Amino acid sequence: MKIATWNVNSIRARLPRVLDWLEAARPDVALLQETKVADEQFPAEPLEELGYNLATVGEPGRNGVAILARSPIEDLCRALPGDADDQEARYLEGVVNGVRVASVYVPNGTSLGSPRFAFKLTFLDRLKTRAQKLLEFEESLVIGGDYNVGPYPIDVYDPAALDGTICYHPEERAKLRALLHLGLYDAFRTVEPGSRAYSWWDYQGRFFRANQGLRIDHLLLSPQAVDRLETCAMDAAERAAKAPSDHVPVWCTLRD
DNA sequence: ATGGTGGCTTAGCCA
Repeated sequence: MKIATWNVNSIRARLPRVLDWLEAARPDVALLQETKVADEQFPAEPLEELGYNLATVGEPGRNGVAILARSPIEDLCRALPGDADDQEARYLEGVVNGVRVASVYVPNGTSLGSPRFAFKLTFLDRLKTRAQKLLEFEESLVIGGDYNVGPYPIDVYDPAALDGTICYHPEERAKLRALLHLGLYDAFRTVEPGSRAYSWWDYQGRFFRANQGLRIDHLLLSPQAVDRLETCAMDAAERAAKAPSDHVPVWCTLRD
């Protein structure tokens, strides 16, 4: 079973890239973020024609998450619990072929000390509470998404220079590690303990040309899913495509 | 030298 996560930065702007990639990569499940579209505007038809079932949580013009799956998507949870005031479309959970999956778009945080940064830290706390509950089921669980945090020095292009900046601030790194301390496993780091690989590069051209990126898109697995983990990789070639997202797909395969 | 990229809500804002 192949499960991918990809921040597409607008499903409408990225539709040709997404369709090409789905046809080539053929994931069983694709967890998308930043679809940037209301549910009734989501371009469902071309995706359904490729054989995917869809679940979406969107809003006009920003945020937005989706699950695409070849099998039916059951037991949906359409918001991250813990904050009744949070109406942003950043969390969608379902069960596909007995595997519980979630598509998560963690807030970027905008700038240190801002209300948006506080929202990011609180969101990560809420995600920890949700993950703790899901781990109690003792089943295969994959929480994939754009976490907007590089967890360790190896995950960013210049850890000394970036230390304390957005997506690599000690407070947010600690929040992401708190998820790992629950007993979730970072699929990429489990398979590739020493590899330097990035999932995001700033749109400004010099960053990708110099391979100055961050590994901020993650697949976090329960022990039952890690037991089935075969491979995990990034499709970095997507970043070199014409009109790319600033993120690339990250995918893993689980044994049946 | 304060730019530089992209998407959306088409004018700044967010990323």
